Amino acid sequence: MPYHHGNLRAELLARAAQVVADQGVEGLSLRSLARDLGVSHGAPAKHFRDRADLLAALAAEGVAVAEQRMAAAAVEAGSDPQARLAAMGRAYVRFAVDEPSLYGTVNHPEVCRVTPESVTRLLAGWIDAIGGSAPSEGRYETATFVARMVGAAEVAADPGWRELLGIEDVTDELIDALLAA
Amino acid sequence: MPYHHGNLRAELLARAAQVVADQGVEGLSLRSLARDLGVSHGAPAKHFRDRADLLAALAAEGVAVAEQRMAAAAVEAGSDPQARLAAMGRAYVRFAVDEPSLYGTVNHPEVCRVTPESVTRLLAGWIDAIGGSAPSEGRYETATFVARMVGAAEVAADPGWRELLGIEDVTDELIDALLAA
DNA sequence: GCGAAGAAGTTGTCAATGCCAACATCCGAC
DNA sequence: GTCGGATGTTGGCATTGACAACTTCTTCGC
Repeated sequence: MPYHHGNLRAELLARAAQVVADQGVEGLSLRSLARDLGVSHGAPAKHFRDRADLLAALAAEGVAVAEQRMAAAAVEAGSDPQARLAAMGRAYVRFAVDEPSLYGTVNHPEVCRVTPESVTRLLAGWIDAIGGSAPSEGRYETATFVARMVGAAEVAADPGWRELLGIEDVTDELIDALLAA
Repeated sequence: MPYHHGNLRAELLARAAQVVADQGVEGLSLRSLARDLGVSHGAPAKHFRDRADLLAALAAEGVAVAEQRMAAAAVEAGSDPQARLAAMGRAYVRFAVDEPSLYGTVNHPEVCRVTPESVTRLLAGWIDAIGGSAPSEGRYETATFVARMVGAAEVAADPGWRELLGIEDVTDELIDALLAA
């Protein structure tokens, strides 16, 4: 057993994602994480200042994934601003559905309080897209768009809502319906 | 100093609401609550089985308040089903904005995992309203409606979003824009 | 009145956790 | 080589949730 783990930071994040996936953010503990990886309880501190710092890193991963998906969708959608915007919205909802753990972490109140800039980064992409797209018809255009996005993702990502609403499998048709203006 | 506090359960809930309001759900601790109220650390256990039980009670309060507001709004809106539904939507968003602490508790992941039925109760009111109102135009009518509601409340209740979107004061006009079909 | 039963509160304890400090080991630059 | 920083370990402390045993008060039947 080598003294240096060699890849601890990455494995901490990976294991943390697993734990969050099936126990939620609240079930995450630095010490149990260390146990899972077979290192001492003080080891994680060398890579993450504290629990909040680890969660922030996990959230940053989530944001990066979301950004990546949205950017890819935008590229694929071509040059029409309206089409790009719609594609980004779909990509965001898909991200929420496909990676509920990451999505849940990014949007977790405990995490948002510490790093509110995460969401800001995501929004920046939308704002850009909106800014370059439609002339503002009402004063609340941006807010309305964001609300649609947030609501669609929240409902589509939550198994409880899905069961309640009878939308077990999230089709493109459903997403479009949720996002439809 | 009387041995029996006399009103401990209610005061625990009240103080808990305060703490949640300015420290979030994560900042809530049974022991500090007991200290705040001048009782021993074991006292809360006589009224709430554990921390989750207290949070569930707090969430139940929140759901009750929301239901009450929505019901009142529905009554005031008269008999037209469409108008009643719209009024309930507005009332829900107003609830989220006026009582961010209760709203946040009801929708907190930690709480939702334990008592998913809270949201179900709220939805029941909407479903009723919807069921009695419009003929279904698409297969996802209910889901779309719920997504709008959830998104509007989420955005309107979050100071971070509000600042980002430049919608500091939540007017009726804004709410209608967020909910507009 | 009174005595028992139960509700409400207290005290003590235990394991888990987050965080910190002191120490050990390994690696790379010079 | 050796020295310093990065990485890991160990020990310790305070806080917390949960539990058990005990005390005090209230209530209700008689």
